[in-house]
Amino acid sequence: MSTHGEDETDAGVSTTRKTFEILEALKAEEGVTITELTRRTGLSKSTVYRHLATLTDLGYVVERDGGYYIGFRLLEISEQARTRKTGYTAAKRKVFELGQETDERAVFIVEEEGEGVYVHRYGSLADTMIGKRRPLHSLASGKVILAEWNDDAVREFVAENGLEAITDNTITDPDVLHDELDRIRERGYAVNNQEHMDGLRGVAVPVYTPDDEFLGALGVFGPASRFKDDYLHEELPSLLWDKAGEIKVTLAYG
Amino acid sequence: MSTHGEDETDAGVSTTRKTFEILEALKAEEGVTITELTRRTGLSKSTVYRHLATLTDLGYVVERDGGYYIGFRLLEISEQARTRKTGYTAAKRKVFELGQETDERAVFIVEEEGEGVYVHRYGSLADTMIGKRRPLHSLASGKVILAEWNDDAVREFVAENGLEAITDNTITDPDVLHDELDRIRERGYAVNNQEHMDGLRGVAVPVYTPDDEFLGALGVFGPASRFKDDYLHEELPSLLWDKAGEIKVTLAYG
DNA sequence: GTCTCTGTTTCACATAGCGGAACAGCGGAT
DNA sequence: ATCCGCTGTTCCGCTATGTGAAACAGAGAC
Repeated sequence: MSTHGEDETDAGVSTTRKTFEILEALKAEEGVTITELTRRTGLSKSTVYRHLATLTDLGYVVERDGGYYIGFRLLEISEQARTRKTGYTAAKRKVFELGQETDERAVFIVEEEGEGVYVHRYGSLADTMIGKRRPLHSLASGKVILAEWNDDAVREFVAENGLEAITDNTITDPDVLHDELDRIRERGYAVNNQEHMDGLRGVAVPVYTPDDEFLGALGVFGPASRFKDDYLHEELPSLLWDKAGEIKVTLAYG
Repeated sequence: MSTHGEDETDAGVSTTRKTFEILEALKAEEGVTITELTRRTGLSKSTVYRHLATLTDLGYVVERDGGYYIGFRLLEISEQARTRKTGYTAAKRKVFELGQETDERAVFIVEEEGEGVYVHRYGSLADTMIGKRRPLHSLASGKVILAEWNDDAVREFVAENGLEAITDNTITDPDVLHDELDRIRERGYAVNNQEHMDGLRGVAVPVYTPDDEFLGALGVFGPASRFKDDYLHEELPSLLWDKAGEIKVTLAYG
């Protein structure tokens, strides 16, 4: 708790908090019963009942044969975030092409609230579920994002979030991170050498709009055994640059 | 109100309703200010303020330079619905392949609460935004879904929702619909001849799991000028059957 | 400098959400 | 058949909680 350094009280609407507590519990396990939800949330049975009645009435939750499920109506809302910028939509297609052409896993990542969010992906690693959030310093795409920031912003990021060691290879020293970001700015691509998961390597490049606004990072990753140096530092970066360039072109001319 | 034939009172949690009223208003237009949201929702300024404070605290809404936006954290929840069945994920890839190979717009549609929901799509028609809902009887994919139901279920559907005329070609006669569904069951594919939008034709086929559970409908659509009879009734159905079959195979063997 | 927009906070009030407990409905076990 | 244990549903009294109006603050615009 106190590690966050936040002085935010839990102000606001506590009823709304309960609603989302229930939704998050449903996200964790669907098709579950009311009494099961009371167990997981610690709320009283009548409260859960009343909230679920509201949510199903609004269509955000669906009941089917005694179990409750997240409804597709939430998808409609969240899709707004995903299509906020046309560049995000353009990136979607490029992620797919990348996945198909390389036969590796591909992602498009965007920053929100100091974390990396998977916005598009190709390949079925449960870990890269869309909407999932990861610490920026442990991902190739995340380092690309950090490399876009100035020193002060990076310093602030480190101060707020720290540099947690996800694996033995994760960068935990601010100075090392600083040098790494410099290298990324110079090269134009970032590499991840098992800093997020053992045995996993990746590459990522920044994506810009035609007027050079930064959009997010386009990345490819896979097993270290296959991601040898020439593949990682030659072939993939140039392919990624091509795709990032195509996004820019798409945005410029329909 | 009374047209729904529902006797549902607005029971439940009205505070939660307010929260989602605000979220829906944000979906409609992002980057908007608090006072603007009070205008749109009709709620008091302090209420909107308090709700937004809660939502930003929880991360479902994000504030950036004076404007409020839907946060990606909602995406994480709603993605649960989208990946509920592995078949949905398999369909995602096939939709993309369909779009690339035909150079037409492609969709994967699922039924929820008597409506067709776009779960995956290829192509950038604003009308087919993911999560958007359409009446089943006006879509090729929707008719594929209706064709899976028995006569009683279809009758009930008609009684509850009616058969609204979206265009001049929309099927509005229950008997005509009945015959149409029979034809679809027989042929194994459905055709949409400008029943949802003038100038737009489409084809769709059902998708099943290896143990013949119905998952949803895979469809392709485009301008009537290009969707001539042989293309619509020969080429596309066989391509769609192939893709639907590949989904089944994917589910059966990794 | 004032004026006019914002966002933020305060406050008194009634309402709306709360949890406990009672009721109903179902299925399995005996 | 009967009981028992488990659900979901409803009722109810209480108080916490969300509410709107109004006051306050802060930032531009002019």
